[in-house]
Amino acid sequence: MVIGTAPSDAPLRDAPLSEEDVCARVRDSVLEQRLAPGTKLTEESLCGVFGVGRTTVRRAFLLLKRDNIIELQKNRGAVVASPSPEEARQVFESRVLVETALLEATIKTIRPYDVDRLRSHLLDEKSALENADIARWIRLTGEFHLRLAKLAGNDIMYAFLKQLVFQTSLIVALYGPNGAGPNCSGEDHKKLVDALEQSDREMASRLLIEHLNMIEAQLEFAPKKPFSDLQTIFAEARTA
Amino acid sequence: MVIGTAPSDAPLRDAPLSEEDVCARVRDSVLEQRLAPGTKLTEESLCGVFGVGRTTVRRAFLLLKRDNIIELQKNRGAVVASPSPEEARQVFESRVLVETALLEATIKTIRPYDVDRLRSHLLDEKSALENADIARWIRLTGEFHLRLAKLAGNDIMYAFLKQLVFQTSLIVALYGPNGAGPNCSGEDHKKLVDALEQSDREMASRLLIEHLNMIEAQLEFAPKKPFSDLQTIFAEARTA
DNA sequence: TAGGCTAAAATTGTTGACAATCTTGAAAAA
DNA sequence: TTTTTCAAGATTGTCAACAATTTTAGCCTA
Repeated sequence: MVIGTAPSDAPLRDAPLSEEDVCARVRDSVLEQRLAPGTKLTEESLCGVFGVGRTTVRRAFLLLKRDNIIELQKNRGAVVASPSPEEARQVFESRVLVETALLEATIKTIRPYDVDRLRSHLLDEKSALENADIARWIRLTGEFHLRLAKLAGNDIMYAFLKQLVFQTSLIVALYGPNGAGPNCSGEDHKKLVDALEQSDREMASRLLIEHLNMIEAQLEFAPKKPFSDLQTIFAEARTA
Repeated sequence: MVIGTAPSDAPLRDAPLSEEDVCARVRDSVLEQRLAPGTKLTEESLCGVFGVGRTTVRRAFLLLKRDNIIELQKNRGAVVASPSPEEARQVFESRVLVETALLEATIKTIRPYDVDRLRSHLLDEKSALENADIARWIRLTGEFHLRLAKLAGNDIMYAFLKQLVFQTSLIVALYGPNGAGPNCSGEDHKKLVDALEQSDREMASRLLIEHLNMIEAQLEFAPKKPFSDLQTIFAEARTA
C-alpha cells in the first residue's frame, strides 16, 4: 500500500502533521487512484507512514468519513469508500448543478489572466498524458474543474465541489472503463476554456454538461468482467 | 447556557450518545438560536450536559468545526462561530444556487402528496408564530427549505444545504434585524408552495430567489447599535 | 486607583494502558 | 476432506492520568 509521498520529503524540522495533513495526504492518494476503493486502512499502518500518533489518525478518520472518502464500522476500522451506483448518480447530478452554476458566475468576471492560467494548466495535463504519467494526469484532470470553480469566488461552493471531485475519483476507479481514460476528456477541457474566453455562456455550459455526462455514461455498473474477476480471485487465493 | 433538551428525556436505557448525537444537539440549539455566536463551549460543560466522555465531545467539536458551526483555537477551546460578512454573502449566494437548482429538479417530479406535506408544515410554522414560540418558528422556517430540498432526491445536495441552513441561522443571529422575524418570511413560503403546486417553474424560482434576497437584504453588517453595545459591555463588566 | 507581576486554578492536549471486539489459525469432530 | 470450535493474536474503543497552556486571582508597586 502506497500512501502519501516518499518519506524523504518529511525531514523538514519536526512537523508532527495535523489531522488535516493526514486527511489531505489520503485524499490526494484517492485522487491519484493510488488508493483503491475497499482498501483497508489500519490505524497502526497510517501511524507508521505519517509518523503521527493514533489520536491523530483517529481524528483524520472522522473527517474522512464525513467527506465520504472512507467508511467506518464499529470495531472494524476504516476502508476506502465504495460509492454505490446511486451515490454515483447523485455525485454527477450534484456536479452538473454546482459546476454550471459556478460557471455562470465565473463567465461574468473572468479576466484574461485567469484564462491564461487555465491554458497553462491544460498544458500540464497534456504533458502528463503524453508522458503516460496516468496518476498525475488523473489528478490534473480533477484539479482543472477545481481551478475553474475557484474563479467563481465562493469558498464554500469550492470546498463542496472538492468533496465531489474526490468522490468522482472513487467512482471512476470503481466503475470506470478499464483502459484508464485517454479517450475521455482529451479535448473537452480545451474547448471549454475557448468558450470561456469568448464569454460564450451557452456553449461553455453545454460543453461542461456534455463533458460530465460523457464521463458518467462511460461507467459500467454491471458486475465486473469475468477476466478481472478471475484475476482478483486468484490474487486472493494466493495470499489467503 | 441552555443546550439540548431537559435532562428528563435522557433516561432511555443507557444510550451513551455518539459524537453525531452531540453534534446534532448542538446544531439544533444553533438552529433555534439558543446558542448565540461567540458563546464559549467548554468540554467539561458539554460532558455534563450530554453525559458523555471528553473523547466524544472532542470528536463532536471536530465535526462541528468542519461544518463551520464552531471555531477551534489551539489550547483555547471552542466557541460558536461568528461568520464574517463575506462568509454571509457566500452562504446566501450558495443557497440561491443550490436551492434554485434543486427546485427545478423537484418541480418536475413533485406529487400532490408532497405538496400536502409542505402545506402541513406551513401550518406548523403559522401556529408557532401565533403562539410566539419564536425558537420553534425559527427552526421550522429553516426546516421548510430542507423539506423542499429533500424532494429533489439528492442526499448529497441535501446534506450540503443543511450546512448552509445552520450557517444562515448564525448569520441571522449576528446581523439580523432586532425584532426577530415576523416581518420576514410570513407569506413567502406559502406563495412558493402555491407556485410549486401549479408547476410554475418561473414563478417558484423567482419567489425563492426574492425570498432569500429579502432575508439577506435585511442584514445589518454595520457595527452594532450603541444600545446593544452598551448592554454587552456592562454584561461583561459585571461578570468579569 | 491603575498597572503589572506571579502563583494558583482551570482548561485543553497528549499519551499510554487497559477493555472490548474482531480476525486468524489450528485442532478436533463429522 | 470439510466443517466446527476455540484459543491466541491483532485491532479498535475507552478512559484516566499527566503535560502544556491559558485564564484567573491576588498581591505589590508606583
